[in-house]
Amino acid sequence: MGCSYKCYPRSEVVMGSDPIFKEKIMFALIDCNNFYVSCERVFNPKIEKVPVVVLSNNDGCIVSRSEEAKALGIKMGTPLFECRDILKKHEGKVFSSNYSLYGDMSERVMNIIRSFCPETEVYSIDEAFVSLSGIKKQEIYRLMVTLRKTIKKWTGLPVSIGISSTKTLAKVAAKEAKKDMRLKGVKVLSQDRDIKESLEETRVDEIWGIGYRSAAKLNTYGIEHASQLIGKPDEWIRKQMAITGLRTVMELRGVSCLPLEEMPTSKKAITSSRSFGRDIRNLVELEEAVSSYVSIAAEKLRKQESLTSCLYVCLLGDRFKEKNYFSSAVSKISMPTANTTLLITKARTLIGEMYIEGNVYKKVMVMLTEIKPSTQVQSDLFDGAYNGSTSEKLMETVDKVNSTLGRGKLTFASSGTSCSWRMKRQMLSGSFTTNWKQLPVVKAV
DNA sequence: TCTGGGGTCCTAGGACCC
DNA sequence: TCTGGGGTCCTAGGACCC
Repeated sequence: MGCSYKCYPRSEVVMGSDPIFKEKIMFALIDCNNFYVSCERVFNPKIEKVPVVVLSNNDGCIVSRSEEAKALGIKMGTPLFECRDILKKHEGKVFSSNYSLYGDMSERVMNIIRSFCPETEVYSIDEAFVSLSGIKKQEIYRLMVTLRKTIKKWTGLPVSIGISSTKTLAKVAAKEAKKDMRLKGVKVLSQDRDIKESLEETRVDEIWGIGYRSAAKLNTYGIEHASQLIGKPDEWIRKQMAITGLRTVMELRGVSCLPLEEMPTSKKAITSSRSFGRDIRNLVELEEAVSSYVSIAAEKLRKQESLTSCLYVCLLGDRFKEKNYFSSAVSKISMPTANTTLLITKARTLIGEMYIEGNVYKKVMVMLTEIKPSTQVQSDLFDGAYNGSTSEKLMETVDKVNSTLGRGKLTFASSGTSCSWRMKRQMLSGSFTTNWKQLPVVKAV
């Protein structure tokens, strides 16, 4: 027993009447149920109890489903046109993605979680891991039930909470909390007997970190459930699933390998790409699109206080057509930059080189790589200096205006003004929480 | 007709060097 | 005929996540 706890601070072992040092660190995963759909329902009570789906960009695929929609057999990632009929038949409701709404709701949820558990890792827009170290075991369940109730009360969003000794097991627990109505949304997985039972019921493809390829491979060896996988020798797992797979298995065995990452790390690559709302044939529109995607990427780059020295642009045709084309080009930048104007100029040149008249284009992708923190880069004294220069001040101003008055208030002329190529969002709900003009109004009857 | 976007990490293999 | 060996760096591709 003893050896795995030797890393505990001495004070924790000596102090306190409750021998918490005998317990392993516990993690909780707080996971919002059907997040995008739930956000829509908060502001639209009429769509409670009916099938609801939310679409990906360009109104393409289904990315969030209500329980009623799942019950109709609608699968994650299905193109809308394939399930239009069934949705219509059951009077289902369809929404475009409303990221300003979801992003704001997410922030509210995360703030509540932080107020309960300061050691929080925001894992994605709808999930957070927290550390429960220092909290008495018998209090953990009660605290998490209160957290769940508070989130529901303050935001209107339902969440499921899974608790265990590793992140991967917490994921397993959260899945059960979601499935089993008797649990009231919170599942603790700490007794060996409970863990064993859960792993017997968890299929390998449901395990966090094991995708469909590895799952299929494991199936060919007769391994269907997590309980079978954890019994395999380490060397075998290492060989079949590499180091990441072994880590996952260790976590399932209760050995914590994935620490809580509280600080968001800065991105090593920033991508901005979008399919067009319609086919594009002419160069002018492509140039506008690429300019606008560069603006988005560069803004993200400045937000994390970094500079790039490599711009990658990719031009794509219709990937579902037989005659599908793809071209890409790279521009290395000798002096690392975060200057939108400079990046736009380079991107437009690349697009011009790749463009072929007569082709039908569907998508442009912009990627910034070789990213470094701006503090690490020495500015050139004579040429192209970015830090502290006029262009840096211009970028600062643009970012400030856009963050106070709303994204896209101030844009670069090269992005054009018509923007007829912009993605489709035909079923968009209001920006209920981020735009004063769209604030919901409660009328007294 | 209609089919998303944005990331990370790991590994194998080639180039190159001494 | 026999034809070193180890190290590093880079890149492409695979797998996974939400």
